[in-house]
Amino acid sequence: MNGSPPIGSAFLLAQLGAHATRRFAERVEELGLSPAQTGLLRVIARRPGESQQALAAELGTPATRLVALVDGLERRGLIERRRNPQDRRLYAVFLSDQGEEMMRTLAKIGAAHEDELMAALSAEERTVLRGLLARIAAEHGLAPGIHPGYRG
Amino acid sequence: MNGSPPIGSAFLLAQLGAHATRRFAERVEELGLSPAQTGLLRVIARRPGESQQALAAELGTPATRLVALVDGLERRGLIERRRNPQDRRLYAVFLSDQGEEMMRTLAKIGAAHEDELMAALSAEERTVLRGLLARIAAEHGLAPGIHPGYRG
DNA sequence: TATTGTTATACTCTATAACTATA
DNA sequence: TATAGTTATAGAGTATAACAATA
Repeated sequence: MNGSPPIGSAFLLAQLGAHATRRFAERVEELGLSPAQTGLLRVIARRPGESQQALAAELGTPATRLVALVDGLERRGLIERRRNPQDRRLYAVFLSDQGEEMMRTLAKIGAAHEDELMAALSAEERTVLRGLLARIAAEHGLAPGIHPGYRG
Repeated sequence: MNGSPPIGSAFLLAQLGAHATRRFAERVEELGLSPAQTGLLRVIARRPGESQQALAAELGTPATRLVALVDGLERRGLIERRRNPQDRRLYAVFLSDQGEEMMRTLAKIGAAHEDELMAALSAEERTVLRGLLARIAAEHGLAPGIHPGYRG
């Protein structure tokens, strides 16, 4: 007999989520990127030319934190800040050619990451799991592709 | 047509894991506890009387961090340090009566947390999900009940 | 006067290393 | 000399608030 209570899905999600995050961080660190930077890169790729305020609002993060993230990506040559001539307070943020190339690399890394994490499951089981997780995420109002870690 | 790549299970796990962790932290904060403290409490309940070194090893955390966690639990009156008479360098750590009571409260909170998180799924679907997650966790060598967040 | 972006400051968390007491 | 536990210190990451430029 085992006196411990059964481990629930909530704990398993927290445990596996932390594990997945850590492994992903290790992978992108080899590219000199943090997970937060890769998430921002994805948002910029999806909606090029947005202001930093708009990006901060979309990620749900304070503007001050976004500045640091954009600084890092700009130093790496992955994005460009362009002044908006109509309203010179705003920057419009775009991916550079290097940034586009990095997005392709990140897609490959993401696929490898997914494969490694799901190694225990068959193709059918992976489909079932993805469906269940997506429904839970939707029910809790989690925006697709936006990690809650940006929120303070 | 949607040009974005489909969101994989790895990202969903990271996203939902962070969400689950945040919600749990909010719940236990009302008891004056951090998630890390509740995890330590569980380990102490399962194996009473261990030394702090043994506890640190089991959680995979530096001894220096464990001291702070134990200090907090002792200040709250939830655990007791007792000197080992045979080797007076060691402490043996036990739950107090208040600590036992807190474990019962935490069990209730955990059940409510699980219910809230899994609200979108039927009982059968929850069983399927838990089975898939447990297999993934086992395949990656994650110890049952030990959150990777203790590891630096 | 309001808004965009930035910088300055403080706070929290964690790890590394130095210290004490026992063995 | 080695080990259990503790304290001191420093570093990373983040948020709050003050600031400069533009509207």
